Amino acid sequence: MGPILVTRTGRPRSADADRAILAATRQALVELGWGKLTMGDVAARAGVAKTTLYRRWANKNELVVDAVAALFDELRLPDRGSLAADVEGVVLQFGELLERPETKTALMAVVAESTHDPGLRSRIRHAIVDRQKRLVETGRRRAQSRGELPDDTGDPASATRNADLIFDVIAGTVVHRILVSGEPVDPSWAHAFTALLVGGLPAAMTHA
Amino acid sequence: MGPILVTRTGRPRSADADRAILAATRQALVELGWGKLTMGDVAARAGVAKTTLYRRWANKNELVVDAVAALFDELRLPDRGSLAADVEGVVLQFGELLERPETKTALMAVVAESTHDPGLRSRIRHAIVDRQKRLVETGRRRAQSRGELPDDTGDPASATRNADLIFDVIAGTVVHRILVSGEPVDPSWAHAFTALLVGGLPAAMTHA
Amino acid sequence: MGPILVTRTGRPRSADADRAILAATRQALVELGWGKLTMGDVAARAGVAKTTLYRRWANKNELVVDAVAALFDELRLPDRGSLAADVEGVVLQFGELLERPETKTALMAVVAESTHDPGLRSRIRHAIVDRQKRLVETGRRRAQSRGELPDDTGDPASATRNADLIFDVIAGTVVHRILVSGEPVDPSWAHAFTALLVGGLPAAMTHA
Amino acid sequence: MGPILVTRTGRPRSADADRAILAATRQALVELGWGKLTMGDVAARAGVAKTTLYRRWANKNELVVDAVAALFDELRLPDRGSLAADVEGVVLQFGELLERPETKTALMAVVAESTHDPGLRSRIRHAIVDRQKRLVETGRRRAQSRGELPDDTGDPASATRNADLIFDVIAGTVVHRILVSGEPVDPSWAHAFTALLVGGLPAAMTHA
DNA sequence: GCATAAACGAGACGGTACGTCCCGTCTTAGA
DNA sequence: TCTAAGACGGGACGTACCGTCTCGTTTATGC
Repeated sequence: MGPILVTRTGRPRSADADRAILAATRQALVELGWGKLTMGDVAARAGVAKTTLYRRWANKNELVVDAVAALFDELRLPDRGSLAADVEGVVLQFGELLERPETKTALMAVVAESTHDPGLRSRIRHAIVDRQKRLVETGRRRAQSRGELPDDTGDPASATRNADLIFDVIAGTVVHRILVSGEPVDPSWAHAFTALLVGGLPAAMTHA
Repeated sequence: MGPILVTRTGRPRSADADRAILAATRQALVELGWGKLTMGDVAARAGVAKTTLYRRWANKNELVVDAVAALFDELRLPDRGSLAADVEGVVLQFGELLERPETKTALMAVVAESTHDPGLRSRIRHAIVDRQKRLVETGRRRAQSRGELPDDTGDPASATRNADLIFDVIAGTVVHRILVSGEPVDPSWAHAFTALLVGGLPAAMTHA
Repeated sequence: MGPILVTRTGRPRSADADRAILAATRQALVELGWGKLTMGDVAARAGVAKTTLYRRWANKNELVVDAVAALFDELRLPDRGSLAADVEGVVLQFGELLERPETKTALMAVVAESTHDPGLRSRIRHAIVDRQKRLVETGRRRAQSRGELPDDTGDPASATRNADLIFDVIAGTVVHRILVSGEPVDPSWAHAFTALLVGGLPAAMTHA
Repeated sequence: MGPILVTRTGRPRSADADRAILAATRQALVELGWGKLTMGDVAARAGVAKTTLYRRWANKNELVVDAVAALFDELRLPDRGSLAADVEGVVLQFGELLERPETKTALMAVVAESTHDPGLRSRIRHAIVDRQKRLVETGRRRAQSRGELPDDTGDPASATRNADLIFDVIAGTVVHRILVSGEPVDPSWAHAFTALLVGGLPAAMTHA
C-alpha cells in the first residue's frame, strides 16, 4: 500500500529541525540530566524556536522518550556458537550501552517520571522495552535448534513467562549493577553472571 | 568514651519538625511524584515554614533521599529452613515493598537524579543500598551452617564478588519486574525466579 | 527625517499592560505606602504576571518613579495678570497636588530611597524635577514682558541661578509645609508666602 | 525631682548596649540607607543580640528616629550683628548638617516612612522639627532688639504664623536644594537666598 | 505568478516554584 | 532578670522555566 500521501497545503515541516531537536535533546540530557534540561535550552541548541518543539511534542516527557528510544535499538545477538556465549555477548553489549552517559541518564529519568504517569509508562514499554524482548526469543530458538534447550511444550503461556523472567533477570541485573551499585560490567563479571543464569535455566523452566 | 556532649547555644532544633517534614515528604512523593513535589507544599503539610526545611536540607534531592532511606530498613530475613525458602521470602518481601507507591516513586526518582550527581549517588549508596547487603550475608552464612553451600575458601574477595552478584541479581530483577515490566511479584513468579537463582548458584560460585 | 521605524521581531509588549501597571502602582502606593507595596500585589491589581513587571522595570524603585512622574505634569501656569498672582496660583496648585496621598507618599519615598542611590537620584531629577522648571521660566518671561522684572542681563548663568533659587524656594517651602510641618497650603498662607517671595525678588536678583 | 528610682530585681539593662545600638544604627543608615538597613545587621554591629534591640524599641522606625534625633540639636545661632548675617549663618550651618550622609539619609527616610504612619509623623515632629523652631524665635527677638524688625503687635497668633512661615522657607529651601536639586549650599548661594528672604520679610509680615 | 496557508523565529504573556533574605517572636543555656 | 545565640512561622524578593499566545517573515503548493 505504501505510505499515505496527505497532500497538505502550506509550508511543510522541516525534517532537519526534527533531527536537530532530537540530537539536541540527547546532548542536553547528558550534560544536564533530566531535572535541569529545559525546553528553551534544547531549542537554542537545535537552532530552533521553542514553538517548533511544541508543534511536534506536547511536553518534555514525550520529547525525551522519543529522543531516547532509538538508542536501544542497536543491541544485536550474533551467533557465538552456544547459549552461554550468546548470553555473555548480549550482557556485555547491554553493559556497554548503559555505561554511555546518554543512555544511563535517559533510561532512569524516563522510568522515574513514569512511576506516576501511566501514559508515559506504556509509551516507554512499547517504544523501548518490548522491542528488546526479540533478543530473548532469538536466543531461545537458537539454543533449541542446537539442542541446548528442550522444544516448546504445548503451553505458549509458559514459554512467554519464561522469556519474560529471563529478560527481567538480564536487564534488571545489568541495570542494577551499573546504575545502583555503580560497578562496571566487565568480562569476568559477565562470565560469572552468565554461569549463574545458564546454570539456573533448567531449574527455572520446570517451574515457569 | 561515650558520646561527645556538644553544648550548643541558641534554641535547639525541633525534633518534631524533623519527623513531620520527613513524613510530609513521603506523603507528597506518593501523591504528586518527584517532579510535582514542591518544597512549599511539603512545608505546608508538615505545618512548618519553608525556611525550616532549608535550615536542614540544602535542596529537594537531599531531603527526598533522607525521607526515603528509612523505608528500606524494614526488610528482614527470617529463617525458613532452607536457602531456597529464605531467598523466596526475601524476594516476596522486596516485591511488596516496591509495589508500595512511595517506595516505587522514591527509588526511581532518586536513582534518576543521581545519574548526573555523584554526591547524590554516593549518598544513596550509603543510605540505602549498602545497608541491604547484610541480608545476602546473613543468608549465605545460614546456608553454610546448613551445609547447603560450601564454606568460604581462603579468598575473601571472591566471597564479596559473589555476594555482590547475588545482590544485583535479586534487587535488579525484582526492580525491573515491577518498575519496568510493570508486572507483579507474586508467589508463582517468586518461586520460578528463586529456582533459577538457587539452581545457578553452584555454577556461579566456581566462576566468581 | 521623521521617527526611525525599528521593526522588532517577536510579540510586541502590550501597551495596556504598561498603563495598568502604572495605575496599579499608584493605587497601591496610596493604600499601602512605599514600605508595604509589593511587586506581587501590584501585578495582581494590574491583572498581570509578576514577570511582566520585571520585564519592564528592574526593581521597585524604577517602577515607582515612573509611576509617579506623570502626576507632576499637571501643573499649569495660567496668566493671572501679575507676577504675584501667577506665583500664588502655582503655589496653590502645587499645594493641592502634594496634599493628595499618592503624590505625598510617592515623592518623599522616592527621594528617601534616592539618598543612597545615585542612579535613582538622577532618574528622579530628569523624570520629575527638571520638567517643572519650565514653570519658573514661563513666569519669568511673562513678568518681563509686563515690565515687572528687568530684561535678562548679558549673563545667562546668572539667570539660571536665579531660576533655580526660586524653584527651590517655592517647591521646598511648599513640600516642607505639607510633609514636615503637616500644615495645609490654604489661600491665606499662599498669599503671605507669595508676598515674601515677590517682595524679596529684587534683592535676590542683584545678588545672584 | 530627679530620676525615679525603680528598684527592680534581676540583671539591669546595659547602658553601653543602648549607646552601641544607636551608634550602630546611624552607621548602618549611612552605609546602607533605610531600605537595606536590617535589625540583624544593627545587632551584629553593636555586638548585641537581636532580642536586645526589640526589648528597647518596638520596631525599626522607632529605633531609627531615636538614633537620628540627636543629630539635629547641634544647630546654633551665634549673634553675628545683623538679621541678614544671622540668617546666612544658620542657612550655612543647616546646609553643612544636611550634606552629611547620615543626616541626609535619616531625615528623608524618616519623613517618607511617616507619610503613611501618623504616629511616626508626630514622633518626628516633636523629636526633631519643633525643637528647631527655637532658632527662628531667637533670631526674631534679636532683630527686634536691634530695631531691624517691629515689635510684636498685639496678635500672638500672627507672630506664630510668621515664625512658621520663615521656618518652612528656610528649612524647606535648604532641604530641597540639597536633597532634590542635588546642589551644594555654598556661601554665594546662601548669600543670595538670604537676600531674598530678608528682602521679603517686611512684605510678608504685613500679610501674615 | 500570485494567492493561500502552514511553518518558522522571536519574544511577550500568565503562571508556578525556586532558594534567599529579613521580619519580629520564641526558646534555650548561661551570666 | 537580662543576655547571646539561634530556631521558628511568615512573607516578599527577584529568577528561571513552563506551556501559550501573538507578531512579522519565509516557503511550499495550487489556482
